Amino acid sequence: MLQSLGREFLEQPDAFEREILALWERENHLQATLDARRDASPFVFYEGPPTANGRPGIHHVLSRTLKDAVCRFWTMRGRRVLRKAGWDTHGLPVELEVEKKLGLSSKADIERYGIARFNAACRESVFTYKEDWEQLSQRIGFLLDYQHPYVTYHADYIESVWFLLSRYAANGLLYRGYKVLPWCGRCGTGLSSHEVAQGYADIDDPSVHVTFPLRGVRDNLSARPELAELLDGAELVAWTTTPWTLPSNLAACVHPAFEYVVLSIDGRKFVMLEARTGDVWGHEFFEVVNGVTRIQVLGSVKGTDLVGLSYQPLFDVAGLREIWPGPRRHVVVADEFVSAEEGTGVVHLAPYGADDFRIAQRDGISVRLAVGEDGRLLVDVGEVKAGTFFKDADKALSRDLKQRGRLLKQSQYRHSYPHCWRCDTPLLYFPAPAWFLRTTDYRDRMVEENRKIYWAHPEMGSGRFGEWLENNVDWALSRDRYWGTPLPVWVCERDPEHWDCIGSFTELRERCGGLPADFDPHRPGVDALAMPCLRCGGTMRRVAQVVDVWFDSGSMPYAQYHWPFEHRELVAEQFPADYVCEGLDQTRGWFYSLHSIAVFLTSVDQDLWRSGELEGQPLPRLGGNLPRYAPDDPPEFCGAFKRILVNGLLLDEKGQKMSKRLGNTVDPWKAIGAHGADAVRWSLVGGGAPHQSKRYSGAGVEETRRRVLGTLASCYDFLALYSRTEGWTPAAPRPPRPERPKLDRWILSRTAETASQCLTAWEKLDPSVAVHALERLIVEELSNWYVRRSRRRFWSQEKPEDQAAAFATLYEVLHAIVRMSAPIAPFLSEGLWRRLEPDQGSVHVADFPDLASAASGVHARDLDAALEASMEPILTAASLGRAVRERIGVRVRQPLQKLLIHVARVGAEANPRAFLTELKEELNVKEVEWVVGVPDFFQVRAKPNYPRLGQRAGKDMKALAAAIAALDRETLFRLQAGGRAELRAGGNVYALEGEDVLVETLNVRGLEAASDGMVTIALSTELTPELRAEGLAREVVNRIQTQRKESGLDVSDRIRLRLSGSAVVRAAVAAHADWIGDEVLAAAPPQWVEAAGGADGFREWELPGGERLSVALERAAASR
RNA sequence: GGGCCAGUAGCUCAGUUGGUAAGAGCGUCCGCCUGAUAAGCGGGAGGUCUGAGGUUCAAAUCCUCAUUGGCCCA
Repeated sequence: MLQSLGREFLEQPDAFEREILALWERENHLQATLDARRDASPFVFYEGPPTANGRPGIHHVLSRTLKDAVCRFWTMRGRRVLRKAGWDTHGLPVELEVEKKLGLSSKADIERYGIARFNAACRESVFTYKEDWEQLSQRIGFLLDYQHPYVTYHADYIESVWFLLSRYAANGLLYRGYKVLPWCGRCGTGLSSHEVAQGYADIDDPSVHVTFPLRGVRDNLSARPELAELLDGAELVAWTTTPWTLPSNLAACVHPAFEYVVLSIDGRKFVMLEARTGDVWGHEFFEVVNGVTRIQVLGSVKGTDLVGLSYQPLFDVAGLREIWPGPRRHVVVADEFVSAEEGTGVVHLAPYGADDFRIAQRDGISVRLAVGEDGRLLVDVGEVKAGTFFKDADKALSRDLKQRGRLLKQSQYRHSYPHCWRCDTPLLYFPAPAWFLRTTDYRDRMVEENRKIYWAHPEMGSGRFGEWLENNVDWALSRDRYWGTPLPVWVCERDPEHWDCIGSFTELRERCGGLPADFDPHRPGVDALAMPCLRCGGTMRRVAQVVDVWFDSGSMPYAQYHWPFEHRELVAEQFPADYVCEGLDQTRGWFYSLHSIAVFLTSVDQDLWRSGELEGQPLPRLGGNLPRYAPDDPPEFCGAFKRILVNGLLLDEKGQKMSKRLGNTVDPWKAIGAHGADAVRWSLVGGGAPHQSKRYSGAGVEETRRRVLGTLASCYDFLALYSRTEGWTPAAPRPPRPERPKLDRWILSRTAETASQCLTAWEKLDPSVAVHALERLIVEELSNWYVRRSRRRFWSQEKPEDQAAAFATLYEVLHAIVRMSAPIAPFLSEGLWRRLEPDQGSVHVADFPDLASAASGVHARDLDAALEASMEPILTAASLGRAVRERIGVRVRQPLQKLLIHVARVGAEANPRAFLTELKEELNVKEVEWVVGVPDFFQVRAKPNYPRLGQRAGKDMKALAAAIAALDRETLFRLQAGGRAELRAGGNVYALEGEDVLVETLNVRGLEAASDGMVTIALSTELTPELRAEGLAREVVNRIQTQRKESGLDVSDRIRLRLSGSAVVRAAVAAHADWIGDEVLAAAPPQWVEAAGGADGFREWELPGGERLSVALERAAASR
């Protein structure tokens, strides 16, 4: 006997799920799943650490559900899944939050406040929301080990990060350079893009065209005299909106592929893009006067022709600060970043642009600054004095240029310009000293390894991520901040070229001659540590920077276990990940940092692996084998993750991004409280392909709860109810499946088929496909067809074998469905499983149904394609029959004599007559006639089976289709009966068989008919007196049953029954007395009473056709 | 400016390697069932598959362009 689920699940999902949570708590669920898989092969999952400085939202529920569901699936597949939680604790968002809390507004403020106190506040702040995250994760059933999380600020974690950085240094891939970033001259600090976005304001800026006169053209181009002649004395025209950068001019940049024109105007020669000349010179220059224009095209040159020429600088200033050495300056270089859309096609390069800096480094150009980090001029430039703020220098510099004829045109334009969000000062871009990882060194390797990763959405891997890797630039590693992993680089005060990257605390201790007992690697403590320079004996001090937090999180495969200092074997086992899953926005964040560090470590860092040991201990090699999805998949893999699922954004009901600002966020606690976590999980996973952004709708969640979960619960409760009244238990003998009725074999086949689909879908990381297949099985096939058509079998004891088959089948199907549902709806599945299998522990350590494993309850031999194909037309016919009945106004309770069914095409192996009994009962007809061939009363139309014929006929297809449409009945009939026919079309002759031609029924003469594609049915509508009487008898039963129910009788109570009513009713009752008695569980045949009226316990009913019925019933002495 | 994703019924989404009746749920209108019952089921209406070209015997599906929205990067 099975324990009822009761109403609690449907009415109070929150309370129901909390009981399951309490159960898990008691049983130590996470540990139980690990214990159950103690010796199993691992399935490695990496948890991307959330930043615990904001409350989790409903969108976090989506990715956490996908993480959890896949892990639960693999646990059920028999794998051991460690699920270590993690926290991303460093970084700017944390600092900003704390700055706000403490009322600080600049780096100077922070330093006044004290870095020690500030960082202490950051550490505290990180866990403000930790509890919220933990509780929500637990509440949604995200199974994660929060007892032993990795935390990026822990000293062990930082030491691992240091180790990794030291490996980069050991391989020569850590270097010092400059990074151009948005900068506030007043605050003297760089800003993050997030900060920049907060401070845009409209201002007027100058827009100037200036010239760079070429020099030494004849010497440089002596090999090409014509070109030399053309360019001799020419001036390049460049455009800029930042005249203050002109004194720092480094070079002029052209596009290598562009065509430039050489113009002659008023005795001067200029070089620029022809299309943009109108920006510089007004229409008067182009007017034809006396057959000539003022502006004349002398010829054209390609960008590459100009490269290498030098030109006369705009300003002659000395004493600029060189920050990057190089042999060249004031020459023409080429790069594809030059645009033809604006400017002149010649770009003035200065140190204050990222592209500019990149090109200067590439082409060996000396980078010298005229404006310093305070935003002020470092030297006098003409009349402009040193110390002038950069924005105030524009006008004077322009005036100077104009006087010297180097400025062709000047105008103002208004645009949106970034300002410091703290102090409103206009920002500049500034090259700040920074440390880089030379990731470009192994870019190709990253690209290659990425091709081996299984991306659930392949375009994500090849497109978004792949192209990002192709265009990889060196990783700007350092941040000029406070709360982060300190960059473990110590630089010699005597010679900055002497620097060391420290790779462990032990090394640090040795170099510094000791560490404090309670050593914490964070700033400012670590800043105070100095060490002697091993090369010159000078004092080395740590650089002030901290490390990009993405390096922290990308280090987690190693640092979460304090590798290589501890747990080497564990890391060797738990690397790489079989599976990671995060939101789309992580593509260039975590996905990249994981991949980049892993590829470096496992395939670049040969120094480490060659020795085979570290500090005298053997070093387990990292790396992994790939799951084979295709025979030619490469087996060896050097990345950090083998399979990846990327989920899209969660939008609100209107398709807007959820944000605090818009106030359209959905509180996950409210959603879960109202609908339950299972419903939220199911509806999020089922709501479309994971990588697409999707809209969240509370109504949709509620619908899922009712339609899917409610139906599943209801199917179980149906089983439980009758298992109690009929005394059935899972231990009862079960008829062998091949001997069960066809309907049972059908649902078992559908279950097996669905199990196979789900298994494949989960393995391919396609959860929405699994969910949809499961929904169909639960709602359409199990509940709406199998249970509906089988209900009677559960209480009818006429055929014990049949009843036993029904119980066994429903039980077994639910047994499989509950396990298939477990990854998505862990709570309801657990609740049902404990009732189906009270002694088997959690559903989450049960086996996922797998046709290849006999123990999993579904078998490949359950599959019966013929039976499934046979059912399809029956379901269509049932629907058509109901439509016809509704059209002619004859309710289903009224039996009809005959149903004709014609199916134009059934699968070759299908047995179309297999389910005629079900159809008969569903549509309440006395007989069903299966129509074969093309009888006279069917109006039919023939059409080609395109998929079969199209390939054969090709261009003749149209003609062939016409010929087929014109086929006569006899030929059609012959084809349907297995004969052949030859048709001429387009000059060729085609031999057709039955399968090549489809027959559609248009109408059926003389009967009420309906047709849907290949299936046609027709109902006889004539009502004989016998049929009427039977219909009436069914009405009587219906009223008695209703009355039974309303009297509060139990479904199995026997009753004593007295009836009264009109003569027609009496006749009908008399004719069907035994049947009525059986149906309503009467202890004795109904007793007919004349003229009962409303008295004596009688209740009056009205029947169709105005007939009257009165019913009195009471419980008979004994239940059966 | 570059890259990626998406546009199918009023709404949320399916739609397999192109195969010729475009599907489901919700909503709406109508009806049914009742030994799962304050649950359940069915039927009807509703779509120029964003637009324009192209490839093909055949396009929601493949290609190009445009357009709208989203995300990432500059």
